[in-house]
Amino acid sequence: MASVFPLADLKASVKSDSRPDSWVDTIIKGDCVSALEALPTHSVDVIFADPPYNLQLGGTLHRPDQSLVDAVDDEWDQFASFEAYDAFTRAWLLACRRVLKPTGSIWVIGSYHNIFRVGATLQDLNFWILNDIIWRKTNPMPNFKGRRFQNAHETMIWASPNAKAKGYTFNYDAMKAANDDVQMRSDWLFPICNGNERLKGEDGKKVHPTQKPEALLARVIMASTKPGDIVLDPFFGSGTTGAVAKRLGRHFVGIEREQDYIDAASARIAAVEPLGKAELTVMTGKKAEVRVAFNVLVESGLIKPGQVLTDAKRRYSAIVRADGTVASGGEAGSIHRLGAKVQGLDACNGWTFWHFEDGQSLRPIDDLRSVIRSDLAKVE
Amino acid sequence: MASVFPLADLKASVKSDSRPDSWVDTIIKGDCVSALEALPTHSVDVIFADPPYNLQLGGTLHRPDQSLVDAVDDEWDQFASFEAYDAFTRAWLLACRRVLKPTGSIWVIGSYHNIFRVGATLQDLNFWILNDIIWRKTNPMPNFKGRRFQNAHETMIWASPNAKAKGYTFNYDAMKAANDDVQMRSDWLFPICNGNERLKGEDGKKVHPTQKPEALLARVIMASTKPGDIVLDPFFGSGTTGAVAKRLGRHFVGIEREQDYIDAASARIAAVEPLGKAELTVMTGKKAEVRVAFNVLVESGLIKPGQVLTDAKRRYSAIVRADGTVASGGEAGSIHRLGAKVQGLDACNGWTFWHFEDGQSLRPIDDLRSVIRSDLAKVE
DNA sequence: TAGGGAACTGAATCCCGCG
DNA sequence: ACGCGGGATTCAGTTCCCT
Repeated sequence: MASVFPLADLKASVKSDSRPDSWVDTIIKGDCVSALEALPTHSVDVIFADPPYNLQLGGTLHRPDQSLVDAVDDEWDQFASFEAYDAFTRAWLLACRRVLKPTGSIWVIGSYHNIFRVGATLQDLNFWILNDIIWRKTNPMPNFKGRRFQNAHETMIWASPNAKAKGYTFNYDAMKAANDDVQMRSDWLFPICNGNERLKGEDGKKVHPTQKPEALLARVIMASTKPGDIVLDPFFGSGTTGAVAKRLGRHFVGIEREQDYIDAASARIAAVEPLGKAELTVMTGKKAEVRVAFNVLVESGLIKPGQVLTDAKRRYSAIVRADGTVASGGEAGSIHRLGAKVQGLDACNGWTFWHFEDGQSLRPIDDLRSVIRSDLAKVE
Repeated sequence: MASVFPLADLKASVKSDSRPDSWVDTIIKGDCVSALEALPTHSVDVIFADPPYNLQLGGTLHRPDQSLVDAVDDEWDQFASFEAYDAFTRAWLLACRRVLKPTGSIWVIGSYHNIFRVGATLQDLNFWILNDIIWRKTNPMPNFKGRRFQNAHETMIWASPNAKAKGYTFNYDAMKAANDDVQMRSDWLFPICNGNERLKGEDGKKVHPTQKPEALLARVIMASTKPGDIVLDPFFGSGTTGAVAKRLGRHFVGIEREQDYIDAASARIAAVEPLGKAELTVMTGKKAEVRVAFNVLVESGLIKPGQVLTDAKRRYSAIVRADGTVASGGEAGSIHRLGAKVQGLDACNGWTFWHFEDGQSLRPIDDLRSVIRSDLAKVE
């Protein structure tokens, strides 16, 4: 399992047909497009691709504590222009489609830096988009300079090889069963890959800068493959696709240029123990913590801008503003900060401190949060 | 408010300059690109666009089952359709950028059918993507055939007009305060527009097929505009952008071709009551506060020349000089430069780094800046 | 050993006014 | 337009060190 296959040997093997499927459960060392071109036509069931994102980072970035953010500045993520990136994308997508069975499907993951170009290229090449899937990160890196929204998700595109392809695998019932018996949605919640799962070298540093979480791959593979299927990853990296495929009783093929990544992935996959048949029932992702911010109440109309809130004994009052903050006297801030400030305290739970008029009685705004939460219980 | 402006009249008005800004708070009746071309250059602060996504692709998007069409023709047909859609997208985006102030920003909403093409075109035209924002729907339509994941989100792209544009508005502190004092993320949760909010004709049928929820527009406008700003919507439809802009104390401009939509939007907007100034005050952070230089503290006697400052752990110390600089060892400079230098860092916020003795405890000199600021507030 | 606190980290397109 | 310099800016963890 997970032997390395030099590209030259692969070519000879496939050509001579002496060792059919000798490339299955191996990592092919070589350039992505060249390796794909050496594989047989219509030979894999699903492709998962995590191509370079073309991040186009400027200078360095420091956290507020002045520590340096370890950016993805690897050589393999450098492209001269969008045109160059598009040409690269076209080439590997076309090579992928030849290798993909007509009944197969392809997943590509990216961020706003590249995913729009990937999606448009998929459409230009007559791939048929089935879904775009949002990976919501439970613990994304913050925006340190406060100039944008926290970039808290990545996007996956799931597509069949052409507009008429109908035979792709989608384990609808398994997905539904895993999701408390309601349809699996297009937004998925998972933590980023860290802790024990994150591969580290002897120096203690991460082996690969963009290792994906196994839970994400597990859902992809459980949703769109059958046991025994072959999953190809043309940008194998640290081998998450291979490790999860093996664990879930699927075959894999990896393509990777860099020996360091191949070594790490081989060892990783060798250590994987496949699950038994009984255990191959679908596993669920992490359930969301139901977090409701105060401005959701304002945006949803349960609380109106201009409305007056008071504490339970009407000693303090505040006016609600349209941006979801509250103001009292000259002071303003979140419900928590202002609650603390008017009382002269360091901290305050605004949800239980502030009340609203409901007929003749006062009720804590936390009651309204409960209303929202029960609406959201189905979603999160 | 919300009067209708025929395109011919608009052209005459803008040209003659007889009624400056006569187009503000109106709905311009006409084709999107023609109307945009009639508006003055650099005249609006933010654009929110909800373009059609099936305009040129209706056949292929709505009839995926047609399997009798010749494959080659089918491929060509789709390529041609995407090209037409791309040309349309280029045209209105270019027209939008001319109208947009260099300090403005643009939002475009779409689904996987069109958003990849919109995103790639934005990048091709040198717009600079700030975030992609996911609108997660609490109540999306189910997938009826069980062949895909439930399509439970739409995607918005937020971009500045070019890569170097820096002056766009982002009310970071308001968003954070409204979100229980943590950064607002790129995934937003809102219900789809229905119930009372959904505009319905006399026949009880919905006026517009894709009416967006006001809560979504409210967050867009609160995040990226200031009170009094002009928000342009080139695909005005049922006028959600106009209604929310008016309610939030912003101006709007709508462009719409169909009289039925214009009528519905006009009536809708006329019924909107704008919020008062207090409710519209936006939470701001330190960046918006009056600048106080360190030597003001020295001049006012709160800090005395010769006084010793240290960091919080008394690892470094510096002596205050009469000119408002500080010195340590052979080095001297501003509180920031010296703070950076003694720590061997590139940058340092001297206000929070340096502390002074206050009885037995150490307090940051930023506390003294607050004293100055509150004194100044009384004078203003 | 258990617990508390400091340090470290993650696919990042991350400042702005003034001269 | 460009350079300078003041000074603003982080969330959810995991790991390591010290008591």
